[in-house]
Amino acid sequence: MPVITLPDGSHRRFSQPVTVHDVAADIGAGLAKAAIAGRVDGTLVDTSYEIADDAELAIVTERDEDGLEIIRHSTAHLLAMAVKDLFPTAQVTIGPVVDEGFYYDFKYDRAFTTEDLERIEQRMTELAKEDYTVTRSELSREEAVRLFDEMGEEYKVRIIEDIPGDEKLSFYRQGDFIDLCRGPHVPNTGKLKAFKLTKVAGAYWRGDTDNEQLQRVYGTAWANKKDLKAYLRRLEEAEKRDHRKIGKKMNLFHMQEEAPGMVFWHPNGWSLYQEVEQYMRAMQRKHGYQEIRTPQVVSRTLWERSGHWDKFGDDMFTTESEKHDFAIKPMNCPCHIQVFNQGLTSYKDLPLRLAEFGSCHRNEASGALHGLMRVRGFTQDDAHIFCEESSIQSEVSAFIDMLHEVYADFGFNRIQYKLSTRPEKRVGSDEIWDKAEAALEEALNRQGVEWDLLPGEGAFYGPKVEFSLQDCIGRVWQCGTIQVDFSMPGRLGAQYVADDSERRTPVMLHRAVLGSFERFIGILIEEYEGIFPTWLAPTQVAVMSITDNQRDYCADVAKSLEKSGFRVNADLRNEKIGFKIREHTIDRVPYLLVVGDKEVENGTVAVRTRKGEDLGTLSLDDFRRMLSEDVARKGRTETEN
RNA sequence: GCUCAUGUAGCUCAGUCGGUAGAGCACAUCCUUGGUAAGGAUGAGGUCGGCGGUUCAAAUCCGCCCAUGAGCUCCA
Repeated sequence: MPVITLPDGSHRRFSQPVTVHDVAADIGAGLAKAAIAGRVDGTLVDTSYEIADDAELAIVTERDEDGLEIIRHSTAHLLAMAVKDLFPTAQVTIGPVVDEGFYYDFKYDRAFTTEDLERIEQRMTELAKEDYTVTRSELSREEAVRLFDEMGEEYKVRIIEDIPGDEKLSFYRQGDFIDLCRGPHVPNTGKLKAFKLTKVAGAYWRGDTDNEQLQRVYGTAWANKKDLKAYLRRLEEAEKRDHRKIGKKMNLFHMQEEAPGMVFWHPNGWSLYQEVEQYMRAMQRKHGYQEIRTPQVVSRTLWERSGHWDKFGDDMFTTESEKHDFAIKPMNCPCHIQVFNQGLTSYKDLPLRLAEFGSCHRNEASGALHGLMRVRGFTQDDAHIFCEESSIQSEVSAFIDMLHEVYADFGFNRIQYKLSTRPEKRVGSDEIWDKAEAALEEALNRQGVEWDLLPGEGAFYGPKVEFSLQDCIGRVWQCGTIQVDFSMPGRLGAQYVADDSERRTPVMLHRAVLGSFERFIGILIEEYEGIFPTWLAPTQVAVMSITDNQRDYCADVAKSLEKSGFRVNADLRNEKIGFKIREHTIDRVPYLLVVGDKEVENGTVAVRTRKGEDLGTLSLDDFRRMLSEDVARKGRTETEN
């Protein structure tokens, strides 16, 4: 006689065990039809799940987050069913749900082509329309192994063999297709209405490069066609913002095969880069950092002492001179310690904050390279803070303050915080880890921000906080980080004289706000879609003559603005004004000044924005004032244009 | 690094069955001096990513290499 408690607190009494579907039907026919699964006492189950005792039950529909996951999972099964149907010799392996979709890995003797993908998707649509009932069953291990052995599904057998203990194994059948799965699944394939296969790619069995390669088919699935369309639109939006495309169009930078993973910055891109660098330079000075510069090519012996040669060796570019091995630095910290080690440092000099726009090179795997986002040669806004243990918390707090200021200036207000704590393999006593983790935690809490804890994710040398920002289309980019290091200062002999005149090893904090300039600029390009706020725009003002009559006046206006520190382009070409406006609009120049005889006569400029707004005719000084204000605003507010 | 795909003019791309390449934009010259997103004419520009092979003949077919893209792996 189960009593079912629904999420609204109401009770329903039944005289015999009931399924989730029964309860849904008891509530209403519409709900019964919409039911995808149930949540019984917090556990997701199929609609066919039988409830014998009193329980809390929520009916899961496509409107639930969980419902959507189940739809995706079931769509992965539908994909496997279609593949087995079209390619009977393919073997199924695993098919999990991922962000916004799912994939299924198959073993097949050749790669799937895009044409195959279309056929598979077509078949999936047909199979979904057949509206097969999805039924759950349980088998013992032996039965299950025998079943898949007979079917020739070696991978499934291996999966079963790896499932620990003798828990019952559950299976889902739809038509002729049967798959090992924990579930739950939709009650029938007709529930799968909005899906699309997106790509094929190689993947390894169990994600291990030493294992055989499988064919991974990616797809996306949604509750309805409208959501699917919205998702595909979002993909298009992201593609439109692709920094590689915009970088080429706006002539910001290029890369070429003679220097894979390295950037050739063009004047426009370098202007943007410099604006960011000079901004960071001023910001760091304001926050008590001292800027330094250290060598790029450093002897192997230092990398051996720092431990990089062992741990990072494959990723370093090396070179040799007079029988001596050198490496191009992959990070700046060992060099910064060399600076620290010069002379004798007193506790009174701590915290010592050494900053460098450090040019680093790492020999990343060729397949990992991606535009500006993943390069082999890059520059970090790096700094190392040498301090006593007792300053960790205040230094981290001060760092987060600076980071907030910087991100706000770039227009990023949604930030995610992650604290990674001690991993199994680590250096330093538990006592010191306790203190450092507590200091980081306290610093985060004092900021009043919400943060996630990642236990065991810290580096071997210390805990860390990572800062990710969310861009305007919801993507998350990890940029900032602050890491406590108990190891390297000791390894490289850093010492200071404490107040009791004993020599001690300082704690070192590695920290970066932007991460790398290359990547951060890539993020900026995508965030703004190339429509940079005025302070960053490579060209801030275009002064355009209507006829040759205004040449001198235009040149004077441009010169005057340049003198005030703005980036100006005087366009005196023999072209129609409409043509010039079109070009500079496409080039995303924030302000377009049109100058004809009228303006020359009155000493004014006609101001138009790249958004097509007409700001009317202003005196040059009024315009200059407006421009200054816009630049000073940085990315903090939506600019007018 | 692995799998698959891609690589043709500065850019975006077309090029059928193997018969030594084409468009639009950009560029150059000339005409046009035009008031808020493309004025007109003419012209120049490519040993088709590289090397090798098959063939009378290769952008096209085959092999190797390089780079790029997607995914995998990696990201101390």
